[in-house]
Parts: sequence; C-alpha cells; structure tokens
Amino acid sequence: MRKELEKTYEPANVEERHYRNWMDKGYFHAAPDPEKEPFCIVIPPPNITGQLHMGHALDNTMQDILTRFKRMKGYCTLWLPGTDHASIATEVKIVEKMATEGLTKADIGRDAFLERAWEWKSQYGGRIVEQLKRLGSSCDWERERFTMDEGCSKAVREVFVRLHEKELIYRGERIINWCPCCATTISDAEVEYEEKDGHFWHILYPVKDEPGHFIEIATTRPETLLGDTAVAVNPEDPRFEKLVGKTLVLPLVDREIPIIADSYVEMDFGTGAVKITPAHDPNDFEVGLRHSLPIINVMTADAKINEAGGKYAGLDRYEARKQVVADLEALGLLVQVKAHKHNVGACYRCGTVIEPRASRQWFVKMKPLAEPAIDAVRDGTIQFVPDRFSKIYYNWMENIQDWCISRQLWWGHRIPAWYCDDCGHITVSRTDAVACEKCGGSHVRQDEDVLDTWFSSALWPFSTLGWPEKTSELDYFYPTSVLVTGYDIIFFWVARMIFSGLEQMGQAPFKHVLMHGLVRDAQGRKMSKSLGNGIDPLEVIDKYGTDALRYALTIGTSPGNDMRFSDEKLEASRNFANKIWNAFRFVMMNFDEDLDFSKADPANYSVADKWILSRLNTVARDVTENLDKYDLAIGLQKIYEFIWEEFCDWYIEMVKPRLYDREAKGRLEGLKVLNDVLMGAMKLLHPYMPFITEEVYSHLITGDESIMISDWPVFTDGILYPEEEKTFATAMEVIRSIRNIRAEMNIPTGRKAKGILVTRNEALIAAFRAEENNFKRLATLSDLQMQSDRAGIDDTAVAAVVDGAEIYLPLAELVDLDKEIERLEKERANLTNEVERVGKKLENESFVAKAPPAVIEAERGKQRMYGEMLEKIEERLTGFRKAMK
RNA sequence: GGGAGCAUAGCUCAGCCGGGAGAGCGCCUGCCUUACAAGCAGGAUGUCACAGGUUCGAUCCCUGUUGUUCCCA
Repeated sequence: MRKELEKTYEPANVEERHYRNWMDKGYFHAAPDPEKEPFCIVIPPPNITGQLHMGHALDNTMQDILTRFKRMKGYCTLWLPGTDHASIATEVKIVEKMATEGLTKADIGRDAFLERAWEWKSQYGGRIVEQLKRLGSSCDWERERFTMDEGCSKAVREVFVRLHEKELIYRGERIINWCPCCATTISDAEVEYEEKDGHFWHILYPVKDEPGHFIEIATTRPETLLGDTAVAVNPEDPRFEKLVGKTLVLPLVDREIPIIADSYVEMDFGTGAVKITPAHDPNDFEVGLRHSLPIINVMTADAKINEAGGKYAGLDRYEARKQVVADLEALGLLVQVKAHKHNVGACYRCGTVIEPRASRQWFVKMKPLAEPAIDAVRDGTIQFVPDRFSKIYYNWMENIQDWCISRQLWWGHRIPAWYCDDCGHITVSRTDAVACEKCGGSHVRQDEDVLDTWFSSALWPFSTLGWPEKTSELDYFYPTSVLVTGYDIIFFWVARMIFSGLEQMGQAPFKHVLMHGLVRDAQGRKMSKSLGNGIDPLEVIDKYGTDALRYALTIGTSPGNDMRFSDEKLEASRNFANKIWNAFRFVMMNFDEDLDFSKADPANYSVADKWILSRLNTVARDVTENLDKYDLAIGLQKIYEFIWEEFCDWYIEMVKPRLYDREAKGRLEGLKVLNDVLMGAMKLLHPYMPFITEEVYSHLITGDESIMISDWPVFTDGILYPEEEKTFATAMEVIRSIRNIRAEMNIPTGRKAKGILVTRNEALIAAFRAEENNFKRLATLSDLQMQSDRAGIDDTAVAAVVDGAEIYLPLAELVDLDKEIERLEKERANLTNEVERVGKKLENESFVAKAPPAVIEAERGKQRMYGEMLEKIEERLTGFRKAMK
C-alpha cells in the first residue's frame, strides 16, 4: 500500500469527513455507565444571537482537549452543549429587525413579539452550534439544551418558587440600575464604571425664614435637585452644628426640606453638606430610610424629567441639567463650578449612562446564599485554576448586594408571580395561577417582567441534567467535573452557579474551575466590533485548518492569562501540522502491502528503536501529568518537541537506511517502531489536534476504528530503556559536535572527512558499529574509525570532547591552525569556568552539609565530567601547539 | 481608595518541588540531502524591572520601590 500523498497537509480534505463519521458512529454520546467513572463538562452556553469569536474558540478548544483526553482515558465522558436565550441581546436584535418594518413592540403586543422571537431563535439559534462543530467540539449533541426549553424553564420556576418560599426572593423598593436605552433594570454586575471628566456644581440652598443664610452643597448631578428631600451633614461637623434640624427651601422647587445629621457624610469631601435624593442615589436611599425621608422619583423610563419635576417635566436629563444650572445661576445660587473626575456607570450592553432609580423589583437575598458559596471555595470543595481567582471571588461574594432579577423585557422566563386585583396578594406558583391563593378571586394578572438571563444560566449544571426531575444523568454526572470559562464572567455566572448549585442540589456544581484569559489582537488590544480588529475563527479554519487554530490557541499560554493572537502563530501551527503530515507521508511511502508486524522480533530493535520507544513512554507520562494539572500548553509543548525534534529529526533519519535496504536486518522492526511511535504520538496529540491525528491514525496499523475511542497511552516500566537512552544521547552529542566543527571550520558541504571516535564506552561503540554507515551519513564522514585510546592520531586533528568520548577529525590542509587554537581555548575557558563553579560549590561546607544528597551527587558527577573534558581539551591544546612549531 | 496580575532574548511568551535560563517568530552562516524550503544543519543574543531579606544556594519564596494592565468601590 505504498501511497503518494500530497506534499502539504490539506485540512479541508479531512475535517468534515471525520467529524461526520464521529457523529454517525455516536462517539460523542454518553450515557451513565456504572462500570466507569464519570467525567462531565457543561458548556458555557453561547448566546443564540452570537457568532463564534476567538473567545469561544479558546474556551471550547480547552473543553474539547479535556473531554477527548478523559474519554480516551476510559472515563464515561459527557460534554453537554447548549445555548442561552440572552434576554436583552436577543430582544434588541428583534426590535431592530422590527424597526426596519416600521414596527415597535407596542404595535404588535407581547404574544406576537414572542412568536417572532421563537421564529428568530429557530432561524439563527443553530448557527453558533454549527460553528462549534467546525471547531471539532466533541459535545453530546443528542443532549443539546436551551435555557428556555421546557426542562430549563421548569427548573427556573422551581427555583424561583423555592427561594420565594424561603424568603430568599422578595419584591421590594430599592435603588436599581436603570438603563434608559434598553428600558430595563440591570444588575450591579452589569454596570461598567468609567472615570469621566465631570463637574462639581456648588449650589446655595436658602435657610427658611433666615434671609441671607444658606447652606452650600456640591453635586455632580444638579438635575436631581428636583428630587431632593433633605440636606445631610456629619453630626461631628462643628460648621453645621447649629443648622441641624432647621429647614431649607429647595431652590427652583420651593419644597421645604430638613437639614439632617448622618455620619455617612464625609466632612472633608466637597462642602461637607450633601443633598439627599433618595430616589436617585443608592447612598441617599439608605440615608432616606434611616431618616424616613420621602422618595420623590423625578424621572421617566427614558430618562426625562417627569411631572414631579414641575416646569422641567419632559426635558431629557441632560437638557434638564443645563436648564437647572442656568436657572440657579440666574437666581445667584450657583457659587462655582469645578472640574471634577468621577466614576460614571454605563450599561454593559449599550454603553448608555445608567440612572440609579428607586423602583419596585424582584430581588434575591444574597447574604444567606453567599456564605456557603464562600465556604465551598475556602474548604477546597471547589478549586479555581489558577488559585488567585478565588481571591477575586471572595472579594465579590463577601461584599455582595441583593441581586435584582426582574427585567422589563419580554424575551425570557416570565416571573411566576400573579397579582390579585381583589385583595392585592401576590401568588407565586410553579404552575400558571388562575386564582389568588389568598382570596380565591380570579382577577389575577401575571407580573409583566422576565427574569435576568443569568438566573437561568445559574441553574445550567443541573437543569441540563434533568433537574428538578430525578434523572439517572443527574445522579451520575452531578456534580460536574470542571468548568472552563473566562475570568470575565466569574461574577455573572460562575459565582451564581456555585450558590445556586449549593442551595438547590446541596452540592457544588463542579470541582474545578479552569479559567482562561482574553484573546487579544497582535498589538495586545481587546478584540471588538467597534475597533474592527476581531479575527474570525471560521476564516482562520478555512485558511489554516481547525487543528492549526487549536494549536495556536493553546501553545505558549498559561491558565488565566490573556494571550495575543497573530498570523505568525498560525503559520507556526500550520507548519507543525505539515511536519506531522510529512512524517506520516514518509512512513506511508515505506509501508509494504503485506506488512505483518506479528513477525517482528524485539530482539532486533536497535539502540535508536529502544531510545525512541523509551522516550515516547516518558513523554506519555509527562503529557498525562500536565493534562491532569490543566497545564494544557506544557503538555502540548512536550508532544511538539517529541514529534519534531526527536521523532522527525533523529529517529526518522536513523531508520532510513534500514528501510531503503530491503534485506536489512531489523527492517520490519524499524517499520513497526515507526508505526507504533507515530501511533502513540498521534494519540497524545489527539485531544489538541483531533483531525490530523485521526487522519494519520486511520492509515496506520492500529486495530482501532477511530483514534478518539482508542486507549490513552499509559506509562509502562516495560518500555523504559534508560541505558539505550543514555547511549543514544551520547551518540547524538557526538554527531552534533562533528557537525559543529564542520560548520565552524567552514568545511565545504561536499567534502567528507574521516572521523576517529575515541571512547571506552562499549555500548556506544556497539551502537556505532551496528549502524556505521548511518552514523557516517548523519555526521558527513567518509570513514569512521573507533578506538579506545588516542594512538596514531595526528596532533593537528581537530577535536571535540563530549561526556565519555572524544572525536577527532584529521582535516589536514583544511584546518586553519590559528582558528582551531582559538576554538579550543574558548572551549577550555568554558570548561574551566564550569569546573571552578562546581568546585566552589563543593568546597562550601554548608552546601555539602545542608543540600540534599542527590543534588550533591549530581554536582560531583558534573565535577568529574567537566574535569575529564577539560583535561582532554588541555592535552589537545598542548599537542596542537607542539605540532605548530 | 481596596484588591489582583504582569515586568525573562529584537518581538510574542513559557518556565513544575528553589539546585547550570527556554520556545516560536525574527536575525547570521551553509544547504533544493529521494518525508517536509511550511524544510535541513550550524550559530549569535539575557543585569530574569530595581533594592533589600530568607536560604548552603533565589528568575522562583518574603518585604519594599518603580512601571504597566485589569477588577472592585
């Protein structure tokens, strides 16, 4: 079956074919198997509005690496996929689309809107799923879920009702973050703060009945003056001691408001007197509660002044600000305007400045839920990788505020609460309420709002496994094994899954949280639509192949750190795939039709054979260890080095002459080692680069129908050959030294030289004897002579010394004597340096007394080795100088 | 204001338990050697940010400083 294969790897030819085959064979599907240990990952569900971006590509590559690794290791492995309904994002898209038809939500009503939304979902929701498949993701697609499917929706209701019963969900009036553009509340986590240049307006508030007396306040939002219901000062502040308790007349509005004392006020900030607007500032709201102040909301849903704002009603908040300032100035109450930097919160989605606003909403009471969630990480039930993210998690959890979960949107899980028109009672129910649970009246209306999208995502690890039903999947796969996600959604998602899992299941939802960073562009900038610097993973796949993309996203990274992505990296990745392809091509070119490895005899294994088998064995152990530790990049680096530097650069070169000579001893064994080592290397690489490895594997002699269900290579003492490894390492050193000398002496490529190897290392001699022609070829020697001493070697022969062997090249007229002396002196200087360094260490009494014995022994070994090498070099120099005279 | 990360070759980044500093790209030299020029062989390049401390020994652990990025308020 000699094959002529393409000279370059063409990923397009293999990817789709193998993925379809894996799907057809059902390899991705997992069902609970009591004989096996479970391994489960739930996918961070991408938004149905989304297009695959580099963040997804990284996140899912990592998950697939772990999934494929565990599957090959024999775990019952489930990677559970699905998508998220993404309440705001989806609703915005549908509203935009309706706008092109000249329609608004109000025009068509809730039911028609939802119909459109579902239609939209069925049309576009599958797009990202198809894109995930192009990444090679080995998800169990038969179990694909959606946050708004029947089961997940049932879970949402169940959790809502349970939390409500425990009074962990309540409805109340609080300051919430209002996005005037999205026309909905958003949670604290969804507000992004940015320092902006603003102003501090200093305003005088007249004291009632005391003409000419004022209190000066400073504010960054003068328009909220309209909603002021007090001015507060610090009770310890002597400046205002006499004013506390007096009444002010609020300018422009003429409302009478009190001067109150509250320790919340910082004396040395601003003027020391603070206007209190309970309806539009979280701190003021708290002050208002403490002092029973009225709450006067002065804004509409779209951030205009409402009727409570008197003559300013109807003005946009920023127009109102200008007008208020102008009017105050006209009244002579504006003292000064100072430039002031301050943090302004904006909606994470649309960037509109959020308006803090008192509003009646649904909240999750966080303190009781946060405590066990903190403990679960503290006691190690859940481990963050890398660990430093647990600090960020604690910091957030320990300072958490109640979670506002109602959204003034239509696309999402509608809040299961019904208001009774007759008695005012609120019925919270698992099933749609038709009557009030208190008075029995039938005049009930369901809450118009939907839940925060993250409320349903928080249940994802168990809702997708069938909860609240008691399913065998839930029983078997929960808690899941590891969650893989970016550090940017620790608060949004990871934290909420943890407390939800603990509360509902009594068990944390996962054991490990593997964090990754952001994929940035080549200049280190965040990829964004507005910058237009995003790289489309699908375009990368088309150009370089999925395996190259996955390699580029994995190599040289470390958990939790951002990475830069560039064409150079992709080219290196593609080159690696091509290298594999050509190694494979070489093997295929040498395979015979009637290969029968059962006739191969291990007694015919050469030193190189044993060396490469032994190395593969060790690399298998290293890769496994690194994958187990989630050091994905290090594991990949090891396989890369093994394949390129050991298998390709050395083993293949070593085996060539045996293959070309059909009668050569050990030819069959050479072919078998090629097959077996390539097979093992492909297995180790398969989690990272699934397609090329499957393609190569399918042509090797393996006895498996697919690499993805083959057994993971396990380290075995039986294939460890430390002696052969050592011998071959020395042989490589010898060859490298000869090549080095040739390069440094500028020996023309065509000119071969005689070489004399002087050594007492019997194994080394045997190895060279066994494949003399081969070693001669690799070192470009015309003749190779081996002897145990330097007898008969010309003093002017060029020499190299390695550990346990010397090599002499009698190059006669080709040698520039001065240059050779220079080279030898440089070598002597190096060795002298080493000998001195090691010597100093060993002369240090405290080192010998305190360092571990193994370290001391290693240093003694070095001392011996460098000493011997130095001695040889010195003898060489002496001989050389003598010869020159 | 609080917290975290990062600082290593020209660039981008790895570096495990503390025990001679590594990769990719780039650069220099020589090669189209029948797997691969997307390749082969050889080579150069480091005050591991700075200052202390712990240790027989520090790129690694501790403290501080500087620069930088991010998160939280």
